Amino acid sequence: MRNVSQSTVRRLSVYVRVLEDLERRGGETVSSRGLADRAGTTSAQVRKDLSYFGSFGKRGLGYSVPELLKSLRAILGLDRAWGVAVVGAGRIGQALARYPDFANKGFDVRAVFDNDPQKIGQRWDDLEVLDVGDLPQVFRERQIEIVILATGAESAQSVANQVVACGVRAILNFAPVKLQVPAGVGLNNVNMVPELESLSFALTNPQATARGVSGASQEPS
Amino acid sequence: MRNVSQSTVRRLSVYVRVLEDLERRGGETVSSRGLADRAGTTSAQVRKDLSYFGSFGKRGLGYSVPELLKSLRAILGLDRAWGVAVVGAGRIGQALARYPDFANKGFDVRAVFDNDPQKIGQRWDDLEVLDVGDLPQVFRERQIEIVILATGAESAQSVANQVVACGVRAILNFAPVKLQVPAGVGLNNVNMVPELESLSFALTNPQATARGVSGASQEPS
DNA sequence: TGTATCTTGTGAAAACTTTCACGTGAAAGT
DNA sequence: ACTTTCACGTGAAAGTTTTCACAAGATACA
Repeated sequence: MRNVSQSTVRRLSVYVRVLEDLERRGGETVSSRGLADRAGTTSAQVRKDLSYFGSFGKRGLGYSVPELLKSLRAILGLDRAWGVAVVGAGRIGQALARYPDFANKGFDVRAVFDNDPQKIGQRWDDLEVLDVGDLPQVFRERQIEIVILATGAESAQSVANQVVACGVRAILNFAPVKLQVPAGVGLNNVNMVPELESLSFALTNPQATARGVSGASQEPS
Repeated sequence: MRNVSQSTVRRLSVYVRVLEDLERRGGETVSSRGLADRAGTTSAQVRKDLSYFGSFGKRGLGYSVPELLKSLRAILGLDRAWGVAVVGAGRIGQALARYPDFANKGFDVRAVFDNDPQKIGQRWDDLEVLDVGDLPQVFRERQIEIVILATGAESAQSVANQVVACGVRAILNFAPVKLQVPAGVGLNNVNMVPELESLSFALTNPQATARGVSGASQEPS
């Protein structure tokens, strides 16, 4: 299972979403084409993506929705719960900590931290904002495996160092800085300003933009 | 200037950030290497990216920081202000509407909408939450060109249709759905669950993950 | 059993992106 | 003026991802 690209992994995520939807509707089987149309890609892409991990379909028939769903969940590690902590209790941190979809998908936000005495002690739903100084202890106690970093740009790198020192090997970074992390630590960045800037580019240069942008499935019938 | 890839555009964004930083520090010139190191890419990549848009450097010397900054801002359309509206006044909508970096970068959030009577009328800083029914009128009055969509999954597509009908040609979508928009409308998606899922994949399959993830510049000295 | 139809899984081709490597122009110092 | 050094811009090469196209397995039905 070597060499799976980020884009493939991201698409697997989408397939899971689509399959969940199909299952809810009572769908038994689905073809690569059916999956592709709903996921906004092509049937060949679906089959290629799946082929990195094995053979899941039946020729002539397609894929069993519940079986494929189970396999993909196992591949993505979604057949278990993950301990998540949010560091930074500003508006973004708060929105993320209380984002209902995370819990639904098995990402349990078990702690929120800040260094602002004004914020420490605030209660949100059943979460309390904790002092970032208590981070190592709380991480151990609550088995934190993934950190969502929502601090300002200034503190992001130092918080990252701290959480890596605590043994965390996956960071989702919302702070607008390029973090340096040791090899073996997974890092994903969500940058909102570049997203807007890429839209600004598209608006400014319509001729350079006819690609990748829109969301419709391009497969011919 | 045909055929500029999304990745190139995203990197231009980063270069702008780096150049702003250099300018603040009083840097006069910078080499492709200097830019690359700070942006987390390679010097060849920097030069190739810039070459799609023209020649900005002096051989043997590098790039003039203020000049390159000016050129890149013009290319990305950052030499002007954009009218932005946020639709969806939940926690995420609120965090985005009040995100200070947007205003700093020329993305003026001029309106926030919701359909919940409880929320309509709330004041945040100098923004008031407006009724989504007033959207067409307000869009015209306040010259909205970019929409940040932060509604639930259910309403996202119908809001998208509405804002497109109002003439908006750029949407930044935070709702967890694949939106369908007509060709010519720019659409960028920010999906937080897939980001976490890709980290979950990395934690679950360490052997398939040694790529793309970490942030250090790889250029040899 | 045979035929027709369906759709997977996968090598090969095409398309796209990144990296390499070098010709070239510009500056600086002797 | 000449030489040396520097670093850009850019074709060509290498690497990666997506698309194509088809052999082959599975089902259905006569």
